[in-house]
Amino acid sequence: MKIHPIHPLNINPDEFISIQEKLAHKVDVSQPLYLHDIQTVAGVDVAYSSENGKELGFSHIAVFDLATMEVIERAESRGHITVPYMPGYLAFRELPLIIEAAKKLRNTPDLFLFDGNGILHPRKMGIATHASFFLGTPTIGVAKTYLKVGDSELNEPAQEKGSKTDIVVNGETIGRVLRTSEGVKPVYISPGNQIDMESSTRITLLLTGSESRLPIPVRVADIATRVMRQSWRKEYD
DNA sequence: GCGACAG
DNA sequence: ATCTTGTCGC
Repeated sequence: MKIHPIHPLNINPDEFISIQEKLAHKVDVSQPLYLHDIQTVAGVDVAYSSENGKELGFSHIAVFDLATMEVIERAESRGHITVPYMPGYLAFRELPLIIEAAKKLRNTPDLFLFDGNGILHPRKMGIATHASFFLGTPTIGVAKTYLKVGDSELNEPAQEKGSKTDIVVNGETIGRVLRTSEGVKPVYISPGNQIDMESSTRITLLLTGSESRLPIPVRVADIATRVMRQSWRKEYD
């Protein structure tokens, strides 16, 4: 697929905040995304391995045909991770590998789901949001744990599948605590870009099966990423 | 200085 | 995220 190089992928930490602030005002989470406009959905994830003080990253993108929910394409990339993990700046750490993998895709997915946040972020620039500018497609962020934004208070949704509570900051709903399966820990979702909160919620639920609290595309990418690491260690030792 | 803290 | 065995529960 075609990538939009809006800025270099290797940036000095000094510029992290200014880049996020610059892109933040271009974010659009006001438009609905309808199912009949979606043919393919991609799940993205990254796994790590520490080797002699260095960190190696493995990224995987799994593309699904929404109608059949079969994987129609996969793309991967592996490389050294240079940026340390800093809450609020995950994109600068993982995007280099993710974009490298995305470039290899023959298909251009209609939607990407990320392991991490969308606009549920101090500057509304979580990894899902940031990635959409490079991908040029709608994105959704699905996080397994909560990143506190502002003075938002968290309310636990009911136990039934589909139950949800809004995460409101300054009168604006920037995310939702969503129970994707009965009785399991909820996930924290938020639109990344080019899609609204309602569509993000509906699509996340549609893509979540009973085998995991995470939407299938993200879960499949997560598993694939561990397989990559496993086979790498096997031929390296 | 003291907590908070996506992956 | 990653390091890790058994074990409580449906």
